[in-house]
Amino acid sequence: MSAKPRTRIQQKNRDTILDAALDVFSIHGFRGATLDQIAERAGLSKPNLLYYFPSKEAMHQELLTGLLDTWLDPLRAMDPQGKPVEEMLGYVRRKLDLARDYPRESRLFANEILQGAPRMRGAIEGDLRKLVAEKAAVLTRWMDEGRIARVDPVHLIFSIWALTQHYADFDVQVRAVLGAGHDPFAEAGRFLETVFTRLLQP
Amino acid sequence: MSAKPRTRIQQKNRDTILDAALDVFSIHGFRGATLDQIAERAGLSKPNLLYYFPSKEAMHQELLTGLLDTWLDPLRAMDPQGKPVEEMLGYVRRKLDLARDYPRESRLFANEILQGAPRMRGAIEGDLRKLVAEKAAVLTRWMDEGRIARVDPVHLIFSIWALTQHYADFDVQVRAVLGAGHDPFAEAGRFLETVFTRLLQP
DNA sequence: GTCTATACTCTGATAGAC
DNA sequence: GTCTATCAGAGTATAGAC
Repeated sequence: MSAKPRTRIQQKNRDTILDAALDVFSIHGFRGATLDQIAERAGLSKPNLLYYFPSKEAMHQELLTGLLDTWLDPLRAMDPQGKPVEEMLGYVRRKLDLARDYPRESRLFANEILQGAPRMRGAIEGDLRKLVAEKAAVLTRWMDEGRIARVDPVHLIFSIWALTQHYADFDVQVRAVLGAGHDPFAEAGRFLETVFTRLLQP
Repeated sequence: MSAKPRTRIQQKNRDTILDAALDVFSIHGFRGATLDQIAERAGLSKPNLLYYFPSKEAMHQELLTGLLDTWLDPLRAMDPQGKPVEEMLGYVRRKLDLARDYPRESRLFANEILQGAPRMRGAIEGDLRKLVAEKAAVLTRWMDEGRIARVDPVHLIFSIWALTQHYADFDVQVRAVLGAGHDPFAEAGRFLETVFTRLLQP
């Protein structure tokens, strides 16, 4: 769905630029980021950036496009026909893996929401809300059938987001508190499995 | 501990400026915020801002100073002599109240950490880490005594931070997903009480 | 396609009148 | 104490040579 790539070199440069832009936007947010920083990380001149993208805004938009989809894939993958506790633990696992493997994307998203979601409001009130309602209905059914413990299903989903994204977004704090010799994501995996197993056991 | 206030008017203007600065910094982060925005919200001219504070940096610093202390007070208040489950639920309650009553401060903090904590690293590696270690020891003792369920004590504290701050930092998303007619913090209070009661019950 | 040079705007900060 | 005027530098974006 992205703009027409022509040559292989063009595509490569676009990717290089987007990667550098993700570095900078994810740390400083849209307003705090500068083209100079992005150009430096990409190893290209500033005008050259603007040969590939019409504006700073366009780079940011391209990064946001599709981000929400990627972010929601783990939730989409939750199978209404599966075993409830397993499905939930699987969702937590996939969401944590995403936070571990794509921390910059997680922070880009966090920045966008912190700023009031000026560029994602529509998607959040639309796709996101709809998917959550759909999965919350599945959770409610499982609770009615006594297959998982009863608890507010929407806030249950919020809690998974909060607990997994925390390890990406607050990585600096997590590592500072843990100190050296720790693997935050490995420990988080074990901890969250315990939490949700105890919480959901009927 | 803040700079010498002289007249009552001076103190009032300083407070007005800091309040406006908190509005802007908490949304856009340090780099993304501008003095123009702060001046407009404060109803003062830009040079007048700089009569009260030597620089933009100084305003930001003043807001950060003491923020960590406020943020950690609920954890400090956890009593090693109290009843374990009650103490933990009390901590969650106080932390959630803080997120509800001071969402801008929560977002200011989130922005700072997201950006790699360039202005708070020392405090995080010092005071914060020390306090967490101290309280984790208390939690470990309670687990050894069989008074709360065994779980990684540091990640347990992380989980309280993540779950409470989420409602302030991702407020826009939470409200968009819940839709109208909800009180996110009231619902969160009930949900988190359930979560931590089930998790910690020995 | 990529660069140098540059136009033009925004931003933090200062000078100086009142 | 507060304002208008203004500066210097940074910022996004464009023009035009190669």
